[in-house]
Amino acid sequence: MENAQRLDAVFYALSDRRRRMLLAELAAGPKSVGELAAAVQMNISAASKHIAMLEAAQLIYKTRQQRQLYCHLHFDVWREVANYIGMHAKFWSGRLDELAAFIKETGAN
Amino acid sequence: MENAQRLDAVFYALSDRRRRMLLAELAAGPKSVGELAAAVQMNISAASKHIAMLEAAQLIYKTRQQRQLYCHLHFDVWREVANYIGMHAKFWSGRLDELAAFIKETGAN
DNA sequence: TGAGCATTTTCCATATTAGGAAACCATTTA
DNA sequence: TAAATGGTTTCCTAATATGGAAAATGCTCA
Repeated sequence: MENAQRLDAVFYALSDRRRRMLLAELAAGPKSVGELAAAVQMNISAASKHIAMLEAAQLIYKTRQQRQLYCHLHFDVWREVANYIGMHAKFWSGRLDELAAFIKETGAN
Repeated sequence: MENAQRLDAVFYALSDRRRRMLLAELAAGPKSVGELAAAVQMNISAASKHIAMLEAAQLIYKTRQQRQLYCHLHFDVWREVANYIGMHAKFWSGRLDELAAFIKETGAN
């Protein structure tokens, strides 16, 4: 996939609150599709589709454990997003150190 | 607007390549709606709608100069996005400093 | 091999989005 | 005030996204 299209997919995937909730669940550790569906109170079919979208955007990946498919955050893609955000932060006059510090600090808690 | 909805709007706005191109144009400085439309080769009606979407997401704001409406990046919203990204970077095991450095470095070029 | 669980895919109905053209509105200038 | 410029909104059409139910698939175990 071309870079611009990847970014389209990533941002589009992030534009839905429930998909962000799925990611938040995964931030605590891998979960199966069924567990995720239950966690965000979606029927399994809908959840599966949202999860497929996150997977297509390469925000997550799946591994099989017996009958269940476990979803994991695919951290590398955040770099791409951070890159985009960073490029704009470049023009964020005089706030660059502040931004880096902010992210560091947010990550530290 | 509720925070989650703002984030929906921001990410949705960022999910279109041409809208990102509009933002990139604005990164170089304010431009009128007409100038932006020309820069990204869109008809003015379509451009106006995309620009309205960026404005609704508070990624940009407009000021009037005579007959023209100038669009400006609204930098503050990047903080919100950075916050979201940062929250996830938190789980980006062992790569936190790397991320901060990366953003700093990207911004520095 | 058959039964059953976990998930995906298909199908269908509904809803939302995007683009172009034309009408419309606001501001400036003759 | 009329005309022109810069943008926005409306209207219509085509395309796409979403949800639920049911059928289909993949894997595991008896």
